[in-house]
Amino acid sequence: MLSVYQHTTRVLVALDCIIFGFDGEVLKLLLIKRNFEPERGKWSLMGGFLNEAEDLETASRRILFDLTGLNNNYLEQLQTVGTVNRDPVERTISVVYYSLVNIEDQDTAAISVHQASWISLANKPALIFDHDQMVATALQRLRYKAALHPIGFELLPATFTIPQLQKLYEAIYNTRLDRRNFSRKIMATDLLLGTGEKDERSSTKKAQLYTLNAEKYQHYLGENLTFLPELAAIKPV
Amino acid sequence: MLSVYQHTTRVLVALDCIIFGFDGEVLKLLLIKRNFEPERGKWSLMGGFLNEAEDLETASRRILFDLTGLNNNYLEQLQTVGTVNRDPVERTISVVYYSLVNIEDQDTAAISVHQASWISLANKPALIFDHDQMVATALQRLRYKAALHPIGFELLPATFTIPQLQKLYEAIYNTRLDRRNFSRKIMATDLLLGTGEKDERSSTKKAQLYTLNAEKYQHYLGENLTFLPELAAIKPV
DNA sequence: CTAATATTGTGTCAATAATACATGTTTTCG
DNA sequence: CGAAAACATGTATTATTGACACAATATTAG
Repeated sequence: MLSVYQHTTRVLVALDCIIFGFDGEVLKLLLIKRNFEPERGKWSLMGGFLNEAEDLETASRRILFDLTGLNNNYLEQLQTVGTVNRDPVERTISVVYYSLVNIEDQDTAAISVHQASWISLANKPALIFDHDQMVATALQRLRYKAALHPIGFELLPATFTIPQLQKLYEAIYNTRLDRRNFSRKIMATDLLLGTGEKDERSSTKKAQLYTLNAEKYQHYLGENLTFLPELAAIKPV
Repeated sequence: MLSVYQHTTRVLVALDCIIFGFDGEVLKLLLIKRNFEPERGKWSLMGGFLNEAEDLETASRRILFDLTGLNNNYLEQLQTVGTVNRDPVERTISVVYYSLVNIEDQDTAAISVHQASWISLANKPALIFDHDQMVATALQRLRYKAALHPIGFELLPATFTIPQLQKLYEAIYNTRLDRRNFSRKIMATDLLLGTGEKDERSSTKKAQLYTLNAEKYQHYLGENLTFLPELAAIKPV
């Protein structure tokens, strides 16, 4: 007998996806111009509805793939919003994810179908519904996590230079960093593996290309630093 | 015309609440013994369904109040789970919150109505559905946040001693800390205000009682430490 | 082809913070 | 009133951070 939950309300579940990219200079968002109602013609996050027999993350990846043609990027659940009148049409709960993509890997055909564009955070237009708040929360989370875990690399190509990496951090935190100290810290993490190659695109002295040390990367995804640094290294039993 | 979203699936939305407490020695969870189907008689997190015109956090606070009689505690959205078959009765998405309460403030009447008990994490029985996974995630989040922000205080009474605070951290991280270094670090944060009183309950030399410096507390809720410590102090523009 | 320019790579030193460790103080209890 | 238990605080060593300077490599203009 499956009647136990009979008397309760059922609601629509949407998924919205905040897609971050980095063009070498600034952080960008992949936004779409809606070609459907409500709010047709306005800027919005890429989103969609949950299907009947679909898990949340699966749905989110489907939506992301649909727009970018990408399948294996970093994707993290950000928050779930459910304010009563957030969607004017019908009560809708939205599970929001954010993803980090290498901007060079995108599928330009898919992107143009959706009238999507990469827009720098500085020039972000107003978005529909509560999407502006979602973006603000996502940026906050990105800054939070990128300071503690090496997820920034997800925004770079498979091989990259230290100056590129530094520019990425400077873009994420909207700040300037000291080249020498930055380099020292990054090297101390043992996260980078030299390739022996150099970046031929750069103009003057060519910078060394590195790849990620996959093992160390995994390690740092599970580590945190601290308010009480003594606790940083502790592996809870 | 509100027919735009007509063809999509609507699902049940549940809220589950992980309630942490601290008895002076160990971390505890407030769990209920279900007196309704399905899984009657089994241990479970406190939960409920979202009402028609109710925000997510409002619903979560309603459920928490219903069990504990508490209204103003720390409450944070943890994650949303929606695996297709996680609830055997009907597809249900659950928005999970965790809360930190002062175990001394509880409403014992409300707790006994729900056949709830405070159970130490070490003795936690198996819970229904995916509640074990939720608890594991909540503990991970608590450890993560408590290392970076002073949320641990939410588990203590309004006045407390440094040894009590240390025991709390030792319980959260399942470790031992050096008394002298711990004290120094806590004092350096400027988070504690001496009351001049002493803890009369303690047996030998009585420890000083402190309260939280509310201003500093707010400050540290918005701060983070880092993988790249240079970034810690940066106020993004 | 050589000098100026731009950018990368690495080194040093002082200040700060973390860790390990020891001694004195207050209260209770026998 | 002396021993035991828990609190409070100080210091020395080591590691990390932050500020700063110079050498090396490639490009380009004259």
